[in-house]
Amino acid sequence: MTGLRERKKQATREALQTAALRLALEHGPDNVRVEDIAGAAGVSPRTYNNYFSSQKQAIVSAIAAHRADLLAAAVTSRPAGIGLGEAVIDAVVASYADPGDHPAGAMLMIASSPALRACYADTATMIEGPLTEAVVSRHPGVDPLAARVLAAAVAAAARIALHQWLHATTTPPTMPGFVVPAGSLPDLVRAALTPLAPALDAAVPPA
Amino acid sequence: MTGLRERKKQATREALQTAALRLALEHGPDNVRVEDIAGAAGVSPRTYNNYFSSQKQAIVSAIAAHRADLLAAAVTSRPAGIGLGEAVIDAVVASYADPGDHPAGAMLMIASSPALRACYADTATMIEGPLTEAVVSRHPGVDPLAARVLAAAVAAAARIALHQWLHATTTPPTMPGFVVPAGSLPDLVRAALTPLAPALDAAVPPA
DNA sequence: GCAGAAAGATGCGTGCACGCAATTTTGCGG
DNA sequence: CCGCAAAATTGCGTGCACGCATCTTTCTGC
Repeated sequence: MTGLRERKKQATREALQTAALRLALEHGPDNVRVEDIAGAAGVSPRTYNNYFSSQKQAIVSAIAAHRADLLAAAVTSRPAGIGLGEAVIDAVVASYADPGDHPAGAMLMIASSPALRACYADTATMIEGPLTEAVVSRHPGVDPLAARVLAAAVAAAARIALHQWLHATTTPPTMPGFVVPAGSLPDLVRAALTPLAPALDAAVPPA
Repeated sequence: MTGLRERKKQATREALQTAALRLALEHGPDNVRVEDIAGAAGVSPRTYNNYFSSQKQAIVSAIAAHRADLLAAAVTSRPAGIGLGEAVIDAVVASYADPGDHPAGAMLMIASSPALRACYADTATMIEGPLTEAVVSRHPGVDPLAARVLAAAVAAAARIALHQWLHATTTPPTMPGFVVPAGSLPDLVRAALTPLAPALDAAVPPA
């Protein structure tokens, strides 16, 4: 049974997220104070920081929410036949391929603000814990430390892909056709994760 | 020629580092304000944040300084004959094996304060840039994105090792002999990096 | 239902991070 | 030696993050 308590908490969280995103889009990300977001969500400013530990976090969280959960589920639901590398990479790519139902211009705003870019790139590390559990759940034999390290490596690679992509969308005209190989985020994520495949495949005991 | 300017800047930085470390050891890390550190270093509080972007950073920086440079040099100086995995892992392990000349109790203090722990663990990511350059310098053929990803993966693994080690030194008595395999930091770093070796070795073109 | 416990929300106070503009210091020709 | 431009330092003001004490809401056993 989902108590009133938890439902209300979730409602407040979502109210803060949507309010933060809306206000940031309306007035620009740097012209919104925590006080404004809290007010729009009908809550005290102090309460905001009970939900989010930074001012930008509510904004990016509105976009990146649930990615970690989806990813973990995706990893465990891959057939056990394929290698860990393929399973993990496909799952991560899939999680970033889902566009979500965000207001148009949200990603553009994130890409335009350096502070938001950094904060959004950091959401990639949120997959670390769930991914670790998903890996050990899929392959109970692997060393727990190895699972943690590989999950962290995957998260780091995703972060780099995100960073690169955000940088590319804001800085298109630098030496046309020089260092920008892929424009689509899923493709970029796959490219960033591919170098890690050998390590992922080698981690599972050679059954 | 090293101008007066840069030497003075470096002197101020070191003064802030040593002052921060000394005051933290004397009064406890949470009883030292930026104002105190700046005062002890003979500089205005505002100037502190021109050198360090957080209050804890001067403290951990006093311990972790130059590790990135040493590491990069160590990677490039490995014989080209051995694989990239071995070269990188040995270099990272070596960089963490050097104890440095810090006041006794400094590491213990860092391990004891959660905030300092987190900040110190984050110093592991400082190797990312230099390590990327070191890798492409050693193997000009590798894809730059792959080099960045692998460097980030190594940094993430080192961060986990650091985290684990700091956690172990403060929480010794949890089920004796259960999940704590290695006590020495270099050993732990090596154990954390080993799962990445296949990826590192696979990255260099099979000459 | 109800009393007590548990969890959440709020107000307050402190210290921090940092943009900005004014000021001082340093480096470099002339 | 001097003035000037670049760079560093400083003070100030704003908003943020968060510990703590308090009050309110929700849950649980009876």
